Amino acid sequence: MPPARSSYASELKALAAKKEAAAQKAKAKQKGKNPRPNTDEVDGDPSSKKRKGNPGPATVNRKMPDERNTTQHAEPSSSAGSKPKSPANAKDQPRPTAPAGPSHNVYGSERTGRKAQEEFVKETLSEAAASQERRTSNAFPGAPQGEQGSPAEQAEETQDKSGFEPTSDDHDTDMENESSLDESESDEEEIGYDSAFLDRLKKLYRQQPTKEMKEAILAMLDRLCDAQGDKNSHSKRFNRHVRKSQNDSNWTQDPDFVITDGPRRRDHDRVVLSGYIRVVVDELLKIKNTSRLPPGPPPEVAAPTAVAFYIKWDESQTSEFNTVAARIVAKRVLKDWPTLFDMENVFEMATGHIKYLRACYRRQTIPEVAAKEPERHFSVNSRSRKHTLYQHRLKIIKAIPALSKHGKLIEHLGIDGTSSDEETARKGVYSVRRKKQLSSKVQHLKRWASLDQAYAIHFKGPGSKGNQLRRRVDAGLVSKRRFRITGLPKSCMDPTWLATLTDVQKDLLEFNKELEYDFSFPVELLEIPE
DNA sequence: GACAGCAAAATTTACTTCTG
DNA sequence: CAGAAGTAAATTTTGCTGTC
Repeated sequence: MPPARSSYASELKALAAKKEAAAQKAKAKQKGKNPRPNTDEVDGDPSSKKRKGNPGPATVNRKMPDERNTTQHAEPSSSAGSKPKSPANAKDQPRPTAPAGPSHNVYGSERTGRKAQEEFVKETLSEAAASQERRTSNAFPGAPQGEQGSPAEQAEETQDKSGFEPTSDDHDTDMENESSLDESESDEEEIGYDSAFLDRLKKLYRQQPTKEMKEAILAMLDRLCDAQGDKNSHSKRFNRHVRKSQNDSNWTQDPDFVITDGPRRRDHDRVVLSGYIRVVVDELLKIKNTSRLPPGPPPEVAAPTAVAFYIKWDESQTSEFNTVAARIVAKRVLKDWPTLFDMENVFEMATGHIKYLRACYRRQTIPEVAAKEPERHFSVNSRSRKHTLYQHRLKIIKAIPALSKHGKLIEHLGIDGTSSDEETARKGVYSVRRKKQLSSKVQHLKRWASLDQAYAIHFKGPGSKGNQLRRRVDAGLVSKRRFRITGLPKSCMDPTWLATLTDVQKDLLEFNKELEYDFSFPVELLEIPE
């Protein structure tokens, strides 16, 4: 499917039906232009790339608000009208091969069928869950049967040749009506909890199909309501993500722990708002994309105005000049959308965006700043590897009930407790930077004999698609980063390191003294299936 | 201002499925 | 059956926002 065009514009259109112009503009802007250097000139040939006519140079795209989360799963909306449902087979096929008792698939060992079985069980349960929920009229999957689909579609049909326009517009308008918006939103919210709960349900299902299962579903709904309520109540601090639970140095090792951590979506309204701020700034500055920012104001300009709009790149975003600029932007946003936002937020966010643009400008024009880029890339890459590693661990724990008891610890350790790595001389091999503060048992649990291993076996075994896992080796590297995770069980800490701490230092780390951590790990999980 | 985090696009890889 | 085409996952890259 088409990488979405600037749909924040269309989102806004949806929110109030004026402002054609801006939407148009945003659309127009999306077309074509400057591809990334390497992609294109190097090899004329790689037309071979299957990525269907990807319109898009990444550089231009601005991210858009809603959108399906993570990656693919194109199926729901796009397929709606136009093409013969391709998705069908992907989902349906596996069925025949897979009798699939709930547990079977996970331990599954099965070559190709494994994933499919897992899918199947998940779906089955989710269907069960759905049927108990009120969402009878679920517009999403079945979509087509609704009324409006066709007329709009036909109307659009005419410009079909332009490729993706119709479908995604369709999609947008779809979003327009309240109910479907809600729907999709809760869908998104659900994802994280969803799979955790479904996995939990899978387990309960085996033990006691009816009663507890129902309770779990209620809990899930509660949770969603809470999330919803929260969101409405504090309109200001929308989206703070507290990764570490503050005052729980007294946790216990729950054998049925349910993982809830994971990326949190940003507040939808804010995302839309910031999208519009970008539109306005780009328009005022008359720029096409941020990789070619215009110079600052000529000396005689005392302050920016809406017609002669500038940002002083060499001044902080809070300088007088740039404050005026932010104010102009904010006023414009409020003029266009008087009812949706308030000055305080908009101004703050406009300032934030100016701050960001300043950073871009400096990178583009100041050699010393540009020179730091490789270092920055190095660290963001490393960081993102940490994230995927952490995700892997959460995923395997979610997938296998017997590992639930380690969920809390892993979640508690969080991203910061995930050791980073560094590419070695050999390409594709990374050496781990161990955290000296953690007991070797923890390292062991996480890596060599356990979670990562289980992940490799159960998700990346023979027949698995996708890139293979990178190889991580222990070359004796030790992390130098400050250790700031509090509330860990003493039994998880490295004794020799502990011995070096003063009492006050120990106080600061608020160890969980009670818990004698049980590191046991079901060895069956490490047997290579088959 | 530095750095963490989220999100999407692009790239790479290894598989499956379709097609000639 | 080979090879093209499609698909999924891991990773990198880019663009932005948020927090300390």
